[in-house]
Amino acid sequence: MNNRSKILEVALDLFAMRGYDGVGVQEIVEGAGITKPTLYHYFGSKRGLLDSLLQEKFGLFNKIIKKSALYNHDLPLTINNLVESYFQFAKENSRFYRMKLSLFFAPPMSEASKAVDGFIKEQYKIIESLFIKASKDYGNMKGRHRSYAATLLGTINTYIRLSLEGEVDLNQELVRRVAHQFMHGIYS
Amino acid sequence: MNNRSKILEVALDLFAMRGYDGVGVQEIVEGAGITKPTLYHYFGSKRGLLDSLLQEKFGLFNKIIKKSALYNHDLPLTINNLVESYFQFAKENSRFYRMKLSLFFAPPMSEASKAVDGFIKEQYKIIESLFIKASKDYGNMKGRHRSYAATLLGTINTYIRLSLEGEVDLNQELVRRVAHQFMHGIYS
DNA sequence: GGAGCAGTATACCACTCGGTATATAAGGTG
DNA sequence: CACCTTATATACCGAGTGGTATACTGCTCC
Repeated sequence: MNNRSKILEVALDLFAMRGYDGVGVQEIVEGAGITKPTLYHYFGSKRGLLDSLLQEKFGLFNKIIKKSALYNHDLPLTINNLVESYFQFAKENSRFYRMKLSLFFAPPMSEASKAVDGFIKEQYKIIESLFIKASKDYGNMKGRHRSYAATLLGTINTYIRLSLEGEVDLNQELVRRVAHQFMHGIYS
Repeated sequence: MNNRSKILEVALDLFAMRGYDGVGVQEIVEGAGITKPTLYHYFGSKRGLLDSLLQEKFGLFNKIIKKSALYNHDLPLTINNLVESYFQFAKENSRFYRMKLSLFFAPPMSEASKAVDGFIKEQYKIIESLFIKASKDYGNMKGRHRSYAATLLGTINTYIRLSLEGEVDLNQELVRRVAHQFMHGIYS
């Protein structure tokens, strides 16, 4: 593995476990077996390193989500696919998802929060646009797209967090349950 | 206000907005209009300051939650009361709840996560014990207490976060909806 | 009135922080 | 070969970190 990838790898590990502010540049370069000028050569700054890390991971992630959220005039099925994609991605990228969760809930003025804000908003837009399209078939959704997107994402994150703690297994049955529970929430 | 309270006040503000790791001791004492030895006189260390802050706030918080979670053989009603208490507390202590959320999702090996861990576990136990008691009346809950507690708390936190972003209002109608949605989740 | 103690400030500590000036080595290109 | 670019290391920077040694003040209690 080249040095750039190695740095990203080590940074993800450390940020996920101890947080962006809790990890120093020195520790990252030691973990990667290189020196600081190498890191600054590739990423320019600590923040630049975080940005590159988020760019690479969210690039793939949001592409997957976008594909799953394509509306096919069957909302329950689309929700099911969406939940499944989230669970699948979280299973395959558990360290990244751990970091994503802590960044999502990071204090609003923290450096880390600013870095992740755009990517999170992108995910919101993807899910919102699903509900906007669906509202042509399902009439009773007026003005609630944002809140639907937020609660769906909230529910998904709750279960992914539980799985990171080893409390649940993100299997097909859970996908079905989460999707069903969410759809029921809309109609109640 | 005495200096001790002033320090706690300023620390809560700063930690909630920029995170424990993102705020230096110097900044806290400047905000409180005192000097470092005063802070170290009262709290011994930066971590001691965080511990005292959490102790004071969670002391009150968990007492309220414990009272609301007393089981009266009517689970839907108890859930309703519990959700209402969380919402009420979050409304009256929005800065603290903002900090609580970021600490709850803080990376597992971070200093802040260690500090909050015990208090969060206490909340979990309160809610778990509610479901354990209820399971004598409602048979189909075997072994799921932990997962019920986690998903209820997860749903509550999702809506409180939305309210902190100004997206929803934590009113009685929302309390009812959240409680209903959760109960439906149990029986599905 | 003197002793002791809580509370506070000045001035400092060693260390770590993010970041950089400079040099060197390797590899491709004219 | 000379030259440029990329990639890397040594050694350093000023500023900020959490934390403290010391001294002074004012209050309480014998």
